[in-house]
Amino acid sequence: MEKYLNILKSVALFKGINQGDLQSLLACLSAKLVNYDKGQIIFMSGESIKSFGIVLAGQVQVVQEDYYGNKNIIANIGTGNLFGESFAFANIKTLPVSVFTTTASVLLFIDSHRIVAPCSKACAFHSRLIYNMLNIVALKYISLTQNIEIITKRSTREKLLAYLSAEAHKAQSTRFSIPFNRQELADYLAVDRSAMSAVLSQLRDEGVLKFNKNQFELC
Amino acid sequence: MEKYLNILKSVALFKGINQGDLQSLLACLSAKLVNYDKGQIIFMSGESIKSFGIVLAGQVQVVQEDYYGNKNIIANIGTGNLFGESFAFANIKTLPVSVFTTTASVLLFIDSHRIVAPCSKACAFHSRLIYNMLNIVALKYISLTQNIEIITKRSTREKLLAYLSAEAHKAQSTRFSIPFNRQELADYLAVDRSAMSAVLSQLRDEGVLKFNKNQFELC
DNA sequence: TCCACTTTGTTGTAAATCCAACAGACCTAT
DNA sequence: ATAGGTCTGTTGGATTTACAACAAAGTGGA
Repeated sequence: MEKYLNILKSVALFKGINQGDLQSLLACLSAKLVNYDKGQIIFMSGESIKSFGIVLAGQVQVVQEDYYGNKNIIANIGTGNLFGESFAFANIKTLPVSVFTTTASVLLFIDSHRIVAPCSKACAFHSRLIYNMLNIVALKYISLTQNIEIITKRSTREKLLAYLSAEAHKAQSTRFSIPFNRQELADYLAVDRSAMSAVLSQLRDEGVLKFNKNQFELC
Repeated sequence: MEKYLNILKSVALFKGINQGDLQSLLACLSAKLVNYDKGQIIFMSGESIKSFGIVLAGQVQVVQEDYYGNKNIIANIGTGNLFGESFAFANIKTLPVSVFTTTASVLLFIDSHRIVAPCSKACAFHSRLIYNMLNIVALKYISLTQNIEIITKRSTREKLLAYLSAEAHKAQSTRFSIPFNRQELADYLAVDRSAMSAVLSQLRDEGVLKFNKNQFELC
């Protein structure tokens, strides 16, 4: 656990908590560290979920999948970020999404009721943890509305431009890399991969953008 | 305020709070009751937001609108439900959506920092309020993922069937009414209204469903 | 290195969507 | 009752997308 302290102290859930208290707090929360290989399933849609995770290393994806394998990527979770917390705190019976690793990852799991239920040692932290969690879930909600803003564009071209502009804005540069390969990007934008590839090439030919693998540049 | 007590006691935010304490709690939170006509703007995208609302009567819509008037309906909020809370608790500078009434409405506004900040009278309630709020925002997040599940269907036909099935499920009946007119439904599904109308007629001709105005029946 | 596998781009065709324009039905207010 | 406005369904043509099939490039393991 010690080697991840630097990441842990930057996790939004622990904002406002003294760094020195972190170790004992984590012990008190019964936080569990687990290593995963690439492509492993963490949560499976349909199961019930009582804990959430924090990515200490690697990357995980939250995806929706319907009866006939139509996949949609809800979120891409990188180092220092949480996943599953909205589902855990909504007290729902069956998970509507699946979560899996896209790279080898180190994940920290915490039972959601440990956050809520006061305990002998960490009581002082609980109200702060719950407030932080509220903040995190609210931000995730907003992030989803921004997903929707992109997905609801009427054409593949507009979707691509909206997404790439948002990524450029995030990276604060016209050059940036995206966390998706082509198929994943198509799933994210809810379009056909080959059709999207054609539109990408068209945009390249028009001089609007350049790309190489997952490196993009808006011109 | 008294005439809305029946609704207030069913509001998820006040779950677990003694009905008799509700009046004083609301006073303590400086809750403000406001009447609105149909079609009035409550929150405008771009402004900063510090309070959230509760619908005591009527209905409001949360919409996204881009540069060229392409509208997308994020959520439809009916009696007893909250709006704006995710944006208020995310502490963001500018609101990415607008909120307006679709019918004459009675709304209750509460400052978000009043929920968080303890006060002399209602202290005992705050931790419960924050926990309830976390639960509400988490549920809204899930509701958005279900929106996305519908929106990301590849064809208008699939979107309609997914949406109408979900509504039928909610109503626990094959007959149900929807809170949208045709243009709003098209905005919600992110498709062209006239094209959607054509698909609806096609489904009717195939005997899959019947409809009259906003009354639908799945066959 | 070589082979199998994955990823990406390309192309052609069929199908679906957008868009604009319009007509009839339906309000609503005078 | 009527006139103006809104809502809904219909249609046709231009555009876009999905789908399938394939080739080229890249990747990883034996």
